[in-house]
Amino acid sequence: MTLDEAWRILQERQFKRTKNRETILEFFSDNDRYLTAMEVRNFMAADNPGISFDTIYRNLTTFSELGILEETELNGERHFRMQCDHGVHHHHFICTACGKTQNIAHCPMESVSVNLKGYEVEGHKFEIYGKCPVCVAQ
Amino acid sequence: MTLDEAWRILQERQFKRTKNRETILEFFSDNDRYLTAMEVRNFMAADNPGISFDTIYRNLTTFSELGILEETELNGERHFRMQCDHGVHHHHFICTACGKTQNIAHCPMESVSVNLKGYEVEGHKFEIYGKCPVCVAQ
DNA sequence: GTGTAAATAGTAACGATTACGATTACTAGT
DNA sequence: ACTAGTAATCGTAATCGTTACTATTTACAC
Repeated sequence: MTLDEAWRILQERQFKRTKNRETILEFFSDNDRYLTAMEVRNFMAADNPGISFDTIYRNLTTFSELGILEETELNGERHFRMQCDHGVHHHHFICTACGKTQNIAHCPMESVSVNLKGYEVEGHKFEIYGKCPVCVAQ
Repeated sequence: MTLDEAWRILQERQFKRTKNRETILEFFSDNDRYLTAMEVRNFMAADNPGISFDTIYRNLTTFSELGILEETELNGERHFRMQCDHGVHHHHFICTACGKTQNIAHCPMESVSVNLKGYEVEGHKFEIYGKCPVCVAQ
């Protein structure tokens, strides 16, 4: 997901172009990994010390709902990253040290033929956790 | 995991047999599904209104570390259930309505040969969410 | 029974997230 | 460019789940 694509989506849905949204999207665009609301806040506080958590969470949630960001939960904390692969279904290896991800093409749902008759599947989660090569070396 | 097995593990590690622990383990033994700390509290409050969250979380964490309970995180909330399959590696379908689970024998890690060279894998999570047959019918 | 360490109650603190009323800023229409 | 109307924001407080603390009680070995 590029900045231009993100803004196009926002414009289509009549969201306004604000300084805060520009800052947030730039931050995600420049950091290709999972980030927390606190990391976003710290970045934004540089030129806007009074930034409100309300603003941050509201926008992160909006972006996530629009498919601009993708979201996961690590250690009870929401993490966000720029949507990758243009929405094509995929899974992630996630580095527990730096938040960087590596795409996993294989989706286990294809292999789950098992006894789920009568069950109504709503979603699934497959994530691998560990250290990326850069963090292993440190 | 039966109550007897749980108590054997606790005794081996010199944990004391207290009324609170008995109540907690009975509750999990009688409810074959994922439960929250709040559900445990509500159950215990029946005959012990002054039960402390400290006590509940401390014991749930202990039981989880000893492999008596297994644990997952749903919607930012810790959920616990009695260890099933005697610790053999498996995954779960989890009913988002009642917390009941269905074992999934297939582990996707076996199929992930892909580009994870140089990566240090620490763990993984594979869960399927939806409604179980009982909850579908309602 | 008694001593000792573990376990608990009661309550306060904590971090992440959400909610709120008052104010400000964006944008469409003139 | 000006203005109106609505969206977005600020500042702050409330909420939720969880953890931490100290004084007291309890389980269990002797």
